[in-house]
Amino acid sequence: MSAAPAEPPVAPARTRRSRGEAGARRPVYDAASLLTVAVAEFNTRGYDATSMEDLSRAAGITKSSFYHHVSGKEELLKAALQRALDGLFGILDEPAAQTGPALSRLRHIIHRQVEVLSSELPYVTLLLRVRGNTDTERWALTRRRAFDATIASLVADAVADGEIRADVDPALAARLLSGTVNSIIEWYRPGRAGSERLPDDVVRIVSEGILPPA
Amino acid sequence: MSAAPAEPPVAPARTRRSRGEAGARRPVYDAASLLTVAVAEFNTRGYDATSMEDLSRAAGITKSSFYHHVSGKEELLKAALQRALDGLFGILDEPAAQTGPALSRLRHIIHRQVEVLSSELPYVTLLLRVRGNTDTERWALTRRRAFDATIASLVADAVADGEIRADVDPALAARLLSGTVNSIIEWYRPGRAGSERLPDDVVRIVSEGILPPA
DNA sequence: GTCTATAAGGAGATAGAC
DNA sequence: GTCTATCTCCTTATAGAC
Repeated sequence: MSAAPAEPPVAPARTRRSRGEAGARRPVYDAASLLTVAVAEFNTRGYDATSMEDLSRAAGITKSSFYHHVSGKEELLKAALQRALDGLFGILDEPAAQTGPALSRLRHIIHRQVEVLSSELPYVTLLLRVRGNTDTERWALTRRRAFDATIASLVADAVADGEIRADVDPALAARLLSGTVNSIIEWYRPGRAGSERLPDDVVRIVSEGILPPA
Repeated sequence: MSAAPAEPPVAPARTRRSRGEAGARRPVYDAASLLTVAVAEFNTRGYDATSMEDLSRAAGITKSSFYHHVSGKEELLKAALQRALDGLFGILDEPAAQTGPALSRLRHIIHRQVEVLSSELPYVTLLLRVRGNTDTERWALTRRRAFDATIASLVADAVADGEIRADVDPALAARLLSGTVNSIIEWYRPGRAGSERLPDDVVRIVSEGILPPA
């Protein structure tokens, strides 16, 4: 299933003791770091196509050692999805998302959503690819739909208040809006030039489209 | 791996002979129909999470019988991705995609792309979820990137010709444009009210954004 | 063209030595 | 905390009877 090139079945020589060396990566042998490694693997191959063997190899330990730190594959998925959802729902709790005209609240949320997508990229990427095969995945899908419904509700309010166009179905506008923002995970890579401007650029493009200024 | 509810291990009683009955579904025991069934399953559970057992059960025959018609899982994937790519690249061959100002060509392509996404929904959905774990998947990803590059090139031309906004990176505009259009597969279901207007609505929204008319 | 039976290997997960 | 060895189940795929 894995597409990774064949590697010797022997575990790498890297150990905890390498911590003190100059430029040495800190070991990945704690739950938090193993999650980072696992999510990266999940996003490369897909959750279902990634085996515990893949994960342990990426962490530099055997599968058994990996299980010493983690109770199972789904636990890792749950932790990752939780983090993504916390980031997204945190936006809705911000004052600027709860006060003022619907349009300005919407603009704030989109701006922040792009920031969270960028800062929590691996976790949100995993969230947006979940299919619903397990209880954990279905829970995440339900929460995600609740987030989208909040956006859709705000779009409907903005249309009702005459703040944005009423010549297309508000539900359609909301779906395209969320789809546009979420599509960022397909190509965004941290540290690339122009990243600071991304939230502003996205808000401007979804607001005004690609045509203006004419 | 599968999330489908447990079913008796016995094959359903439906056979080819049900063809003549009133309202009977036509049998799915030929390569083309099995592809339809398989792609639907792939999209429900994800390609990697779908077993040949899942596919054969959905077709109403045993796994062995299924293998009599199909050489393997990846062959099904390849046929489905081929169909999706044929639909998309077919758009680029149309006269309206090759003549006239860049902006009008772009509008035509987006319009047609929405139509193809709708008409070939299961196949394009599968294409847009491919991860690159096998040669077939990597081939599809390469072809898909070529399609996106054509769009990006047209956006750049339109900016150079002063037809669309130059205050954001053309590459960013092209990515958001493709992302918006592709996101349709996440929610579009054929036969829903307002489907006929979708291509026009999408072209309008990506062109003008959600704000106007102010 | 469909079936039962089975091969051959990979998956998630655990036991127990060091 | 890490390892080797192993369990059990599921996976893709085939053999061969009917």
